[in-house]
Amino acid sequence: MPRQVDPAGFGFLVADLARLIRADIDRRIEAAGIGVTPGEARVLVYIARYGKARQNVLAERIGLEAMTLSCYLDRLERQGLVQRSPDPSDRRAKLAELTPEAELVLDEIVRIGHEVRQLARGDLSEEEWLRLHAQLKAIRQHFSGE
Amino acid sequence: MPRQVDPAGFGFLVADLARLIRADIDRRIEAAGIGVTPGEARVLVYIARYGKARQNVLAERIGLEAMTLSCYLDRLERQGLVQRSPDPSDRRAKLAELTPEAELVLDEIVRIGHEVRQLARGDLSEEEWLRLHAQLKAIRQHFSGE
DNA sequence: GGAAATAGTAAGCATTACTTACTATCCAAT
DNA sequence: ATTGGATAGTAAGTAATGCTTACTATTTCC
Repeated sequence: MPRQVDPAGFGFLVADLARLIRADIDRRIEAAGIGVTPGEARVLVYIARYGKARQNVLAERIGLEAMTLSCYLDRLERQGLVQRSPDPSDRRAKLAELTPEAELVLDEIVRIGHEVRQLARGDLSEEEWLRLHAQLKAIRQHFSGE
Repeated sequence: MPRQVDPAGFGFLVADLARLIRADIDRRIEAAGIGVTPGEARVLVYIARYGKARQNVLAERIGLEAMTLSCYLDRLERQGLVQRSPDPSDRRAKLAELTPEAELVLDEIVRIGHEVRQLARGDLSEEEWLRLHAQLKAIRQHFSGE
């Protein structure tokens, strides 16, 4: 008894896309032989982009809870890709930064990012691609702005 | 030491979006008092859309592994929303279908889907919205078609 | 000086989804 | 007719992502 339901609803579509892209990234990371998950890669990218910072600031920027980030940093620190140091201006706080070893991994991540972007973009024109990007960012705002 | 890295890469953007939308859907489901997760809702929607079907067919349609679907169906069956019955034409196979109780839940899911769509869409025109949808579907193809 | 806020973490859990290995059954070729 | 390979479903285990709640150590503000 089919029914008036659309399984291609926007939420499902985005969720599907995210799952497929993550699987694809996973495969590429596997192939590249760098031992980080997509989530860890994201943290590395943010640190690389903004530089040494306090964990709470970093968590805010990435959009994660402090605790969630703490776990990621634990793993990245164990892998020798991130270093935590006490913040001299606040003994509660810690600063997170990349280690020199992270550079190689980051190079791979950037490369993979480009590949994925290329695959996603397909034959969209630069203009279409930028508009799509802007629209998705706007939508993200709708859901994160509360 | 900032670096030439874009933390708004397409993959991250989509992943973020998926996470935020799922959290939003979670909140709405919570508020609606129906006890299903977004993943379970997805399964219900697919069954509603295509009707009674074998599990392997259903898994294929949703894009899940047979085992993953099996777990979902276990939970949905326990909640009394789905019913499994032997396929008369193949004793290995089982057919999954919705129970009458699922109708109420499905109504809520459809309503939530509309709300989410509205929130996502914002002030995009019908034309822009349809184009965005089509572009995302095309991109999904790029990643699922392999 | 003391109350309230803040930074980080320990612990535990939920969701989503996978792989590998197994059983039961079906089908096709000998 | 039988047997060997494919197929349908599931048991069991694992992994990634991310959350909440509760705690400790500080800092800051009154």
